[in-house]
Amino acid sequence: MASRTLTPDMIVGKAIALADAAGIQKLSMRKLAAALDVTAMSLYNHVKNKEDLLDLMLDQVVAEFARPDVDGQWDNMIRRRAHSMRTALKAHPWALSLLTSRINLGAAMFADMNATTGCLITSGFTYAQADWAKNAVDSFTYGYVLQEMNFPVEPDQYQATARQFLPMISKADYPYFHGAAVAVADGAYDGQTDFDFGLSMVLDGLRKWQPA
Amino acid sequence: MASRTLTPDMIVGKAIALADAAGIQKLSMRKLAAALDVTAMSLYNHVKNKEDLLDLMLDQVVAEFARPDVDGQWDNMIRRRAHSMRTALKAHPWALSLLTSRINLGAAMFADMNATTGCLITSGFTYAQADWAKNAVDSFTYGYVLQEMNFPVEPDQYQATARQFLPMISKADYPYFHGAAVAVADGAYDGQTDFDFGLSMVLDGLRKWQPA
DNA sequence: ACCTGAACACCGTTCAAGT
DNA sequence: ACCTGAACACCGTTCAAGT
Repeated sequence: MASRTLTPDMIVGKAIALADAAGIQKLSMRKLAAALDVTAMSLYNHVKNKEDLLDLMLDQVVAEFARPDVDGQWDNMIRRRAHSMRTALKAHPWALSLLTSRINLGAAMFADMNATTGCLITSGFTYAQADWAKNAVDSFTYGYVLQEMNFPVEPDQYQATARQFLPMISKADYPYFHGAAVAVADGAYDGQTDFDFGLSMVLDGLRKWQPA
Repeated sequence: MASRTLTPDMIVGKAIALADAAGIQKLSMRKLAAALDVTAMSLYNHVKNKEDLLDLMLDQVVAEFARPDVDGQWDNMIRRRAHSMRTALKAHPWALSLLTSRINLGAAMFADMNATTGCLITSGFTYAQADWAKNAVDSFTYGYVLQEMNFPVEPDQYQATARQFLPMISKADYPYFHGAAVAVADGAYDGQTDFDFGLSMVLDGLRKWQPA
């Protein structure tokens, strides 16, 4: 009954839309097919299996990472890439756990790896240093987003959440945890600023190795 | 037919053992029950549902984190905790993605949060600074382990993996990615050393804020 | 109080059959 | 070449029934 023929792009695009809207757990081959006005089995003509589909979805997210210019100022390039990674990973909350659990061999991942490494190499880092530098920045970025996503998206909701959980934290048993929750409830914590501060710290550390 | 009565601890313990051995995807209520010589439904007398079970499993992993002494030297304590986190998360490879996707309210998480915050507070950090410092260290640690787990566990297998993937990376299209893979294949990268280097970088950054 | 069998509403994937 | 219906081997969870 499909008026147009299915393509992998259509399938991956719809899968991303569904996962963004309802979460990756709600994404089944059957529901995805139904959303495309097709039966589950016809998907297998365009995609090897669900694992393959997840790989394609993930690479689409990696394509949203801002690719460093190989000849650009390395710290600006790495900072711009890190901020765009945070944006992309928050726009597709399911993507980070895919990154956890599979080795991505997609075209976007290859291009990102090449551009990021290249930018560091042309700035005077050795391959070992570039490998380690990318690892440190990615570690911080992934881990920051990982934690950030356990809390409400909007900063103004951070406070409300802290206030909500406050009664569950015994002041007698956990005085410092309680104090921390009070601090968050009072608005001492601003997610946006902190990401760039932590990132700057890592970049400062890397700069010690950069020869020129 | 169960000779001993089931307890939540038995269920959680067996669930962790199964997940460690075969991966979290293979863990079903039915298989877990079978491993305990019981039917799936009897588990629900001791555990609310699978979500509840996952929460209990996760808190057990958090219990393996080395709790800072509130009166200890903050940087040594944070470093010791970070290394133990890495060890625990690698011992239970399924745990990190649970940490991604749920707010943990278990007893171990409360104790860890209280001890870590307390250690920083008694060292002169403000609540806001302590919150941010814990966030930065956790971000780096989670993210580092996240990436590390996509590769073979033993450092000597890093090289073999790089050699294996090398033919798939076009030298013409991705010169820097290719070069990086060659560097790894040549053994320029040592995971163990790098974790502590990156961690030291974050701790150095935090030290600027520490008053005394 | 705890365990169970049967049932319900789902999964991913195969296969032979259609066009 | 692409789509499909039926089937297979699974899921998590409810419920009424047993002890």
